Amino acid sequence: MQMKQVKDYKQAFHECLKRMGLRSTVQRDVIVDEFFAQDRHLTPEELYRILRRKHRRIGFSTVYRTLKLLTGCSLVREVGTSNGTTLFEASFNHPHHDHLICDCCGKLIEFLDQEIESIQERVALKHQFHMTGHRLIIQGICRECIKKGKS
Amino acid sequence: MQMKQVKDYKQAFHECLKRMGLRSTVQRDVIVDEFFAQDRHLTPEELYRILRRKHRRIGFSTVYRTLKLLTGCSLVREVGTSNGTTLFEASFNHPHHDHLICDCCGKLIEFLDQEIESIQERVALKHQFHMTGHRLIIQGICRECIKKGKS
DNA sequence: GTTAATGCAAAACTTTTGCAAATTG
DNA sequence: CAATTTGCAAAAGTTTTGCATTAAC
Repeated sequence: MQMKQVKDYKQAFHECLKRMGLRSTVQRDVIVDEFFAQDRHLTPEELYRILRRKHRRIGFSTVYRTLKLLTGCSLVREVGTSNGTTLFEASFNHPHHDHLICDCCGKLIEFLDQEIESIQERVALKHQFHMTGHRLIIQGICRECIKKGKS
Repeated sequence: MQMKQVKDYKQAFHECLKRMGLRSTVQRDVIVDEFFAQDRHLTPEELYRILRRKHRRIGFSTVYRTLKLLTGCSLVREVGTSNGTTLFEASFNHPHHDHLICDCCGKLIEFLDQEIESIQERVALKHQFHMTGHRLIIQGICRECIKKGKS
């Protein structure tokens, strides 16, 4: 099962590169592998630090450039910004969802509410908008932080 | 009517400053006035450029510091980020709402859907989250851009 | 062998901060 | 007059870019 999944995102990436007339490189493979292995929200900086531990010769710019590529291939999406840096998450085999974010500890919880989804389409329709996507973030304090009385 | 409104946000600002033990200054007044006169979404840089045209002696840092203050006083809120810079909008006498944003021309349309609002509270409750706010942005192509075929 | 991609360092951004001078209450 | 706020310049961040070198097709 694990292998199937691994094969899939990589295959999709290589196909996308080929379609765009771009080349597959060692660095691009290493980056996409590490990103999908982590299986969580990452900033470019976190990803870079993880990569450096395992593969000495990787540049920050390559990480940025590859994340942009992956976004273009719809394998990765920008979730939002946290403390001025962009947060990315895998979107391949990871269907759309929204987020609860804890103002206190920064924890991110994913959720999907079908009603919200369909109301959004209705709103877009009403304004004669061709909806291409959306982003919903609910801010608040999570259960653990409430318990700890951290406000 | 116009005068009433003008008096209100300024009064609220001064009261908030006093409450926090902070001082009213010429610069803070100029900035809040200009922000509310514009009555639209602004980046710190746009606001600064507008201010500079009218009042030569204003520093960029003061604009940033005052925007932060105004946010703390709930007179202004952060709407999101556009091209790496923060977008602010007036929130005094400007109740909560969400946004449709055109990927093509950048136009921002405000909307409010009560159903979405209440479902969000339900979602927060389900995850035992104490919701303090939320942000919903629907991306897409607006009617005008569709017509112009700008895709 | 062409052409594209990399790593590095430097640049370009936005936002924050330290500090002497000015302004406020 | 004591304490806060300002403007400036410099720092601190993140992200992008220019360019010689390396790697892919």
